[in-house]
Amino acid sequence: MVAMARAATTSDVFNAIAEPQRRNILALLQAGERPVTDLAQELGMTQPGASKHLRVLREVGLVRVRGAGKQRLYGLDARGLRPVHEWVGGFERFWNESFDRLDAYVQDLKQTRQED
Amino acid sequence: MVAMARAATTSDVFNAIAEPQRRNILALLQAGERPVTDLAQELGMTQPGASKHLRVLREVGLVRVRGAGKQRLYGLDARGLRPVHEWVGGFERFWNESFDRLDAYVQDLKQTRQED
DNA sequence: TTGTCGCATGCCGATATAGGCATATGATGG
DNA sequence: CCATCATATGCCTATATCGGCATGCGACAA
Repeated sequence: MVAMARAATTSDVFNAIAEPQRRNILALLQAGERPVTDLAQELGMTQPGASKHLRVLREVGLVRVRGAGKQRLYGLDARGLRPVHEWVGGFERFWNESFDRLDAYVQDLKQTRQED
Repeated sequence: MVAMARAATTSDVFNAIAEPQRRNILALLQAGERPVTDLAQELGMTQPGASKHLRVLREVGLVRVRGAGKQRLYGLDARGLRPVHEWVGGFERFWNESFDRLDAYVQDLKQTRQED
């Protein structure tokens, strides 16, 4: 291995939720457990496609499976999202402050130009 | 275009923060503006490497640049993280509930085994 | 104008996906 | 044991990175 293209999505929740379809799956699962085919149809993707995304979600622990007769019901296990929420939350005070800083920045530009 | 490998990191904040190094950069910028070289050194990456990550962050709007003499100071613009925080926050009630569900799930397994 | 400093880009190699398809697996009901 | 339904995998193609290196470029000071 000489060069890595990207951290394996398989071991990183941030990467797992970087995929829109996977976020959609998680969102759907908020309503309760669902079989693969159901999810696939609802999200307009093929069954294999859904299975693959579900696998990624399972490997990072955001989803868990349970056999129910012939089907396999996928359920949400949101605990893994907590660290993400906390990391992003660490920036909370900045996205209010950012406005001000940007304003200050713009003011600075104007000022600078007038000084020319 | 017949098959896409992945959504362009360039237009998606979720993808932008899926990169550990980029998260580190954002974290460092919480302390204030910094020139590229500074960030690169502090994070143990090459200058070109830092520039590239900063470019991605700039393109999704998480970072902004300001010329300061010979240097270019990069500053945080966390506003783009708000949507992420909100999306993840939508699962907040689930990561408490998840415990219970998992418990129920485990109980179910035990029960099932004993029934054999 | 010229030499430097600080950054941004271009190019290359190795890889990790995302999807589509066909097919292997598993569990169930007869 | 067999046919069938529900899923999981394998394989292949087109891409999108990530990192390393060398190099282009713009701003500044002498």
